[in-house]
Amino acid sequence: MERQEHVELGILRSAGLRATPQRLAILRLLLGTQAHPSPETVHRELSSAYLGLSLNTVYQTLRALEKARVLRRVGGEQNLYRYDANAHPHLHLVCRQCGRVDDCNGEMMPLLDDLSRAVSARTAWELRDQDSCFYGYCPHCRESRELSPKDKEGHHESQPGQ
Amino acid sequence: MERQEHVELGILRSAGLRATPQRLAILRLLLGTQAHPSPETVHRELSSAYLGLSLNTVYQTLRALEKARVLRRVGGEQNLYRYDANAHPHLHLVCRQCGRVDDCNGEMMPLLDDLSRAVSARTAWELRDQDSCFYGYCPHCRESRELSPKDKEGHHESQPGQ
DNA sequence: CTTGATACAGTAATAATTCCTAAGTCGGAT
DNA sequence: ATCCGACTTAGGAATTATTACTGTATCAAG
Repeated sequence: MERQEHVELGILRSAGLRATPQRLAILRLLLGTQAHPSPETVHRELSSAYLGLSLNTVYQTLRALEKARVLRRVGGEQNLYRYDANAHPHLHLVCRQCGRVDDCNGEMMPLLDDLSRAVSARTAWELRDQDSCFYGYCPHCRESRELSPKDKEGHHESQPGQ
Repeated sequence: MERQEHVELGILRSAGLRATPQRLAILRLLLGTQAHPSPETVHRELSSAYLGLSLNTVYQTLRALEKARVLRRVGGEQNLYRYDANAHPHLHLVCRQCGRVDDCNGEMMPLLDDLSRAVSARTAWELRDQDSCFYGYCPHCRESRELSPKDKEGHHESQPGQ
């Protein structure tokens, strides 16, 4: 775990950022989760361990890490930021009902690369990054919807949990 | 132009929505632009023609049309809604500098379909929609950046000046 | 034309994010 | 090991985008 610490520290250092306990903790949380937490969630999760961690600090840190290309912002439910420490490009599956965001990697990546290359080749844009989201219903919500098809669309509920 | 009116009217009718002047105007604006206006922009553009058009009405109308699947919400700059009347799935190119959002259609679509099918086949998710965004710099901003490379992101030299 | 339902405008409220500033902390130089 | 300057943090206030509420106006079916 000493060794583990060094991972985050090295990331911060090579990003030209100071290594503070808050930043190490935030970075470790992001590196260690498959979920895509919002700033609010990060704050909630860490404020027990780091009493008095300011939500503002979370925002600033996430922004700094995003600018340093350590984290990426994902366009989940659109008026809530979601963060992702997975550096290489990948797809996101966003559940319309519970707000869950899954990564989708592996066999799909070559297809995504093809797409990216095709766009680069055919437009005058300088591409830097991507965020491909597929919206729908996660396995769990899908099932619950099939049992009680009360409403077909237009649900705006947000996440009950991560 | 009479004929044109009927297009929007028919869309509203078949969506089960009342045809009001405000809605017709909003819908016409969206159908007639390649840009991806925000609610604020829609309001600004129309409030000269429709004195007193309420921003609130714009929001309500856009939401209603989105629910009826006439419009789609695009994850542009992430804390601002952007709307798009292009019904079939397509890519979006989002400029990091000026916020411009372009559609990218045509030859790329088969690749996008492949991707979508691959995801459907390999996950238990029920996909409904997608919003694939590629972030970068539009031709114009790209040029201005090459002339004055004030900030070079992507290198660990970032001056945390803010 | 009447009438019931729905949309509108305006105001207030909410939620997420950013700004501001004093106090605190990091880390290179002494 | 200590100090100092620069960067960070915390906390609250301010800002921005969006939604809720409410009385009035308007639509469209009969």
